[in-house]
Amino acid sequence: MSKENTQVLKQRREKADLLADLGVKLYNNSFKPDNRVKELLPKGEHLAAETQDETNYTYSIAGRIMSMRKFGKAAFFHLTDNSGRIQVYIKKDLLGDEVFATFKKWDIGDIVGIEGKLFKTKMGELSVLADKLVMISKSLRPLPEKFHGLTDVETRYRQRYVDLIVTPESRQTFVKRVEIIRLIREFLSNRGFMEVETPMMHPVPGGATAKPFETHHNALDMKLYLRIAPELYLKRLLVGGFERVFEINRNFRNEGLSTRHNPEFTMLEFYQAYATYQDLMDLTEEMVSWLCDEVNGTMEIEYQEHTVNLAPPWKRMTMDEALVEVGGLNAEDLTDNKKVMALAKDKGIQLEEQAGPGKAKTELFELLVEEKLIDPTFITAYPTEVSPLARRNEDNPDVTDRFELFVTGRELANAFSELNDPVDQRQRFEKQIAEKGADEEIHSELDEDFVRALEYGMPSAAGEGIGIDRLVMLLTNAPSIRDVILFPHLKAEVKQQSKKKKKTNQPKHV
RNA sequence: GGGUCGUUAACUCAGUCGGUAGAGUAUCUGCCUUUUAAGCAGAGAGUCGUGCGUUCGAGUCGCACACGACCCA
Repeated sequence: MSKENTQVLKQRREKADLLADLGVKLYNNSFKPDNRVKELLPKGEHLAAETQDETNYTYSIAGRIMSMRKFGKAAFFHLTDNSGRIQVYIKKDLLGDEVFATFKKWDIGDIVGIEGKLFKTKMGELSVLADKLVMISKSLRPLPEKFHGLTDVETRYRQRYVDLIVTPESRQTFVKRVEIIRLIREFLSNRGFMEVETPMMHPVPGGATAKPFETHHNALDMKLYLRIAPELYLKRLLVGGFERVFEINRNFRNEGLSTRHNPEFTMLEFYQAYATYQDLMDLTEEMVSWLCDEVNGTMEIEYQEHTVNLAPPWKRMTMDEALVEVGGLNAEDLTDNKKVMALAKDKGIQLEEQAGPGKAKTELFELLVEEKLIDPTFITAYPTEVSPLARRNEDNPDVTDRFELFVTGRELANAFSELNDPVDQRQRFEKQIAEKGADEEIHSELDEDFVRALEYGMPSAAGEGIGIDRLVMLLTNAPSIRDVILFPHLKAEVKQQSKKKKKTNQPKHV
């Protein structure tokens, strides 16, 4: 692209060459900073403006030059490292003519090492008066403009490294993401859960209804699928006697992209033997509200146009109750299967031929209720028809002991008391396969080994999945999933071909 | 898949009625030893996303395509 040969880039390369000719190492790995910027800040806090640090201690720091104000025989620049930002003051009389001459070729964006002493400027800003300068890595590309920063979202996603350099909010989001995941591990391991790693490549994709990515193992000459969910493997571990397990890792779904969907996304799934979905509601409430408080210092947060209160207890209602209370439907109509089907048709919902009232209710719920659930709400009693892996309710076999958690109108978690009857499980799998419908891309094959595992006996248990990306979006007020994934998937970057290149691409035998 | 908006210098953006490209930052040169969106003086930098069309003439109008954002399914 033309962008690769601009004047600015040429000048930077020329300057780098010039520095090299002057004997400056452009990529130097011998400078080891003893200090981080954050440590320096309290050391000079007490200083008055225009005074030197009386200890006269020499600090050494390293980082990237983010701004520069050069004078004839002096200069100020701001240097940032992973911990913070501090001003550096350069004086020719301290450094000598030669060093100062090479410094003149330094640019915003260069990564440098500094040794010097603390002082405060006239304006009272804590700064380092440099007595040693080291080039650590010469930058050959200019950074985005200092005032507006990088606003083009496409560039922010495609070149996340630039975004991270110049957008502190973006850095902060990813720091929070890491912290959230660390806290989840802490929370679960404090409750006796064991973190495990199950296969990401499955011979039979299961645990969810979604289109999988396919791949091929050459040596074994077999088809494999990137997992759409870890569920069936984690349950095998319950069979094996690990009573509390969890996994935080990627799932892959070969479907559309949106502000809420990335083809690979991070899921927390956990399973607890001898627990029910009721227990998991308590646990979820406790965990998510605690996470929010730890990360944001409050349980009441802003998410886009909403204010959300995550302080427990959270609302709990059945799907039928929600359809009546929030969706405005008539309670009596919901007890009549024919009326439910008619209602769905009425609202313009198109159902597949084999779909029953359970599917119709779920669709009505998505249409009429979901987006109205702003504060956290557990919806329980999901129809058995749409819950192939959940345990039936003992009093009403049409519904399952399952909940989904909604916050800001979005699904955040899905959990249920697990089905552990191998006969019922086999029948439900078979029914699911028979009813799979027209969608060829949804893989449907009975996972025989999973049923075999259940036949050995799986303890009663409850399990849950929480979408980590969506949780991070909520807790960092991010409008798009791409804002919480470091390298989100985008279409391939278009390389604009020059006319010359196009010609060489012509077949040679013409 | 459908609709709306966007794509102009490295970055952030102007560009009137169709008449041949502008600003700020960044860069380069000169001056400048407490600046902080430093300042002053000067300079260079653009296949206007791609292609086709209309026109004497297209950044601007039309069509197609690409990429992105948002909304809808």
